[in-house]
Amino acid sequence: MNVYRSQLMVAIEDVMLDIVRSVAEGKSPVFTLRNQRDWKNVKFGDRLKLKPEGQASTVEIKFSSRRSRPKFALIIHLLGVVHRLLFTQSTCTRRQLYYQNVALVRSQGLLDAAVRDICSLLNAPAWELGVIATSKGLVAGPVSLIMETGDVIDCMAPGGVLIPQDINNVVRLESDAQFVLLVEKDATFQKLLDEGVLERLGPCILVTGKGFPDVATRLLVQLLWKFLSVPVLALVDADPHGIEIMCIYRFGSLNMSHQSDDLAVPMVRWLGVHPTDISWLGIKAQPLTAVDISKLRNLATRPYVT
DNA sequence: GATCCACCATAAGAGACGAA
DNA sequence: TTCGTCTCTTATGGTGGATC
Repeated sequence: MNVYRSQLMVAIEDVMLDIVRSVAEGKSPVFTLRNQRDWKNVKFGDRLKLKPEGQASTVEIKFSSRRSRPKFALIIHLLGVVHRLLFTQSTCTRRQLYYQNVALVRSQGLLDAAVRDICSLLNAPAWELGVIATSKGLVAGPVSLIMETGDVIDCMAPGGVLIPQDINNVVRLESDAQFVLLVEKDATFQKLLDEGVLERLGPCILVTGKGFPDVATRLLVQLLWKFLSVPVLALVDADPHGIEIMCIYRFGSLNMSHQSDDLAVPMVRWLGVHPTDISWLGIKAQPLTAVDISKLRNLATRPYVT
């Protein structure tokens, strides 16, 4: 069995033993985790990174608290599931975990949060625990993904190829692409393909996360950047959400700040559309809504802006 | 064919609630 | 009573199946 996998299993067993000890000593068990909802807990070098233990403020999930008890129970349940996944060397999607015990999990959002907590607790990314997210991103262009199993995924199919859920099992990439183009929306992605952008702009790879990119899409973008050493350009709307999506590709997100090393690509360059391009190109712009302005104010306080 | 709804990701803000 | 945490809601992007 993989050494890392067996170490994770031992780590889970240690967590469980700590809980048993607490109960035996008459204490109420508690999980103490770094708070991943607080921007003060991330530092910014070239990407967002969760501060190490001791420097970051923490949250406590106490069994004694009526409010956090369901979350405590969910984490215990998931630790058991993850232990089984590691032992059987299998994987499970977040959605499958949700449907396995809807009564306990209650909502997809709560499950996602509990998985994040377990990753923080074990200091390991979710995919190493066998927990994967259903992929939604697409990739198109002259690139072949060689998987651990020996399977080869050719991404030249019309309309692009769904990014595999087990993208962490890619062992090698083969491509002669000169750059990678990240596209915010699926509609734009399809339009660019229809207009023959792959031939007109030379060998290049198009990737879309269909809005906010999921984990598999961000992992693939980092793989392309690392293996091919080519420029990565972002084509997003000139609105707060477009800018935020570009920032997630480039700097990572607050929620996943503990995994930024695997997910962020600091070399992503903002191709446009820039707000200044709107007047230059004579495009009729939509006025910002109250929500847009609120989002802009929020973006302005982020570490990578300040 | 158009519309509705359930589903699947990502994110953050507001307000409710518990602990001290 | 205050402060911090947690849950719910809503925003973005989409797909696919059922119904009219």
